[in-house]
Amino acid sequence: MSEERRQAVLRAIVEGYVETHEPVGSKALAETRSLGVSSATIRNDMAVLEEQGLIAQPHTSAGRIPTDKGYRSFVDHIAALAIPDAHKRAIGTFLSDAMDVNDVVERSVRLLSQLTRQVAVVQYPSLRQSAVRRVELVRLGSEHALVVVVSEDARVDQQTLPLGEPTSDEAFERAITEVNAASVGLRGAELERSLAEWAGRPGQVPWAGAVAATVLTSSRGGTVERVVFAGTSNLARAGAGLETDSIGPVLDALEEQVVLLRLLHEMTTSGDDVSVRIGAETHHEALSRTSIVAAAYGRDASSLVGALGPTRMDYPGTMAAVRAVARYLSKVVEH
Amino acid sequence: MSEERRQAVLRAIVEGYVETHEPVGSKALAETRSLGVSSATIRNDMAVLEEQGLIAQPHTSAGRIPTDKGYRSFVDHIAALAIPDAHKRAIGTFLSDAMDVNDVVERSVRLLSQLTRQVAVVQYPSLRQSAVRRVELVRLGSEHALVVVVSEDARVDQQTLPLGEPTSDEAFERAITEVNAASVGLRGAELERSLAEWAGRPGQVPWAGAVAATVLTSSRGGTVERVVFAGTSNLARAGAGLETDSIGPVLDALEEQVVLLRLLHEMTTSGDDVSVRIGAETHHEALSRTSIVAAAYGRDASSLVGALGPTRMDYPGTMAAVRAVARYLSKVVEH
DNA sequence: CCTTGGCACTCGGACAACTCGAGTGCTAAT
DNA sequence: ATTAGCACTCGAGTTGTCCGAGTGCCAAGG
Repeated sequence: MSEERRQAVLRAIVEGYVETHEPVGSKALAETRSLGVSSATIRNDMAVLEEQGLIAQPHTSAGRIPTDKGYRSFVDHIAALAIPDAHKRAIGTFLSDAMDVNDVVERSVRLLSQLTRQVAVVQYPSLRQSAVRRVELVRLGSEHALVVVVSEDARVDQQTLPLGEPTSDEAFERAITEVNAASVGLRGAELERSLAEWAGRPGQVPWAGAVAATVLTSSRGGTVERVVFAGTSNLARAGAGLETDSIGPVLDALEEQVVLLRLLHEMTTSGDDVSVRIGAETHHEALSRTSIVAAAYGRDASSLVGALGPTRMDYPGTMAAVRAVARYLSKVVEH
Repeated sequence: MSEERRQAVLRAIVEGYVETHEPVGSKALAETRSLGVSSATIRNDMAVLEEQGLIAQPHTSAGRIPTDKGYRSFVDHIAALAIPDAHKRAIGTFLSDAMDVNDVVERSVRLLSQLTRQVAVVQYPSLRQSAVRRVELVRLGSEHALVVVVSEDARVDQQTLPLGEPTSDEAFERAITEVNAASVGLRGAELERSLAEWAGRPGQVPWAGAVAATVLTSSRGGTVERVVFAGTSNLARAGAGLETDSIGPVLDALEEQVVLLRLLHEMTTSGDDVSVRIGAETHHEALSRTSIVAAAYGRDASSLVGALGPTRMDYPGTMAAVRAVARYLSKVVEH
């Protein structure tokens, strides 16, 4: 009754179920997997595993399938992740000739969805703070203006803001000149001080504070958090997908960026290691039949890549691919 | 044997089928729809309609369902489109307080997907040509540069380009000053001449031509064509959706922007009217079970909004909603 | 000539009965 | 602790039957 063998049995059940999508029985296990024991022994182990809540049987006279808890145990006991050479090469060639950040993210998410055959999710990297190169203000009608901030490391942020009250053309032009004088080439605390001084001048336009805030946010590393995904069709793929009626809610959750972002935020990872949420662990009704494998990348491991699929996914393979892409992204983002 | 009545029968079949998703029989038609004739007469008409290829029966002893050709005929005979007041109000309130173009497009696509309960598609508007306000160049590593163009009407375009050969900092800075001098405040032919003169100066940096081209394209109305969509979960909605195995390919087609763009391009519309592609008319395998309803909006009717759903969709309702949103967008885009 | 009521016929879907076999739990032997 | 054997369970698949919606055709009526 070695604890070790029971883990092996669990592993075999998970692997078998992922492969066939059908409950796996003791006999089949004893024959195909090379555990050196008979089906009866396996049955005994199964009884224990079931008592522990790691596996379950859908009907009385059917094989067993892993529970969420079972997958969790399986994942926690994975020793090493190996990524196929083909994948390794694919990552190199696919991502090497990307030009800008957009391009990198776009390619990554597509590649990852192909490698894992799941829905891939990539959060835009939060970039390091960098000096301001140019601030541009453009009138939008009489009540709004657009602020465009171009930073030294080639990020372009834009934001619309209300002017509050009509502003004369001269005041507007002067504001442009002044805010550039106050911010170009600066960053961090220095930039903050300079902008505060500018915005605080007597007789200053009323919206100067808002402009200053925008410039500062932009310099600090980008504004909005964005998430892109690809490979949604994998959800519907026959054989490997979910039940038909589950996929609608999942698509909704994906389109609802907020949900996705919150979920990713919750997945704090230790080191560069891969983090996994299984089924109900996502704390989200629509995703209760799906799992998410995610890994952090970039400076301070502040952004995330991930793959989302049915709980019955190929965890080792997915984890390996996600980790590989995350590592590659880290390299690229840090130039 | 009036031709007119046969159209009425076809209409009744389409409406009935859209409503119930089940083949409709002559008896049911005679009873529920108020055509003033008996089931036998309807059967005769049905025989003719079937001969014309407008309807078909899935099994020998089942009711009839419309063919693509039948839907086409139905759509071509729609007289007037009425939009519910509730929808009208929704459009007003939902879209009125949008701030910039992104926001408008984003809101539109969500709203349309809700109104139609289909997948909504919105192509970014191609804006009118406008004067350049500022050009900024930013180095990316030693081999690339980012060109940012801000135009008078608050559009921001960016594009990465290869430098070709190393450029000194002084040459780079001078290029920035000069290209701004050559383009700020100009547009159209004037801008083109001015940029050509700048790029053609003896001893000019080798990438000046590329920068000039980027600036010009941007001024002429934006660079890339982009399409956004929302409401993909409607594809999976039980009861109103497609068969399970069709939805994967459709999701793929949607993610493949190129496919979508080509399709939209093909849908040249006459006037501000709504254009419909039914089933195989999309000329696209993956979409052979879906229909697209689209309408042009914006200057020169150059951009498109649309809704995509199963061929068995509510055409009049969808067409009305799409047209209403297109009209509203036209108003907004033209300020 | 078109419409209508009537009628024989078809055929898919639903239901019930039945079989088959994979899978289980338990017990006794090694 | 492991294994072989055995009785038992129960879902899936099969067959057969029945029912009714729906059809096509024909003959009668306006």
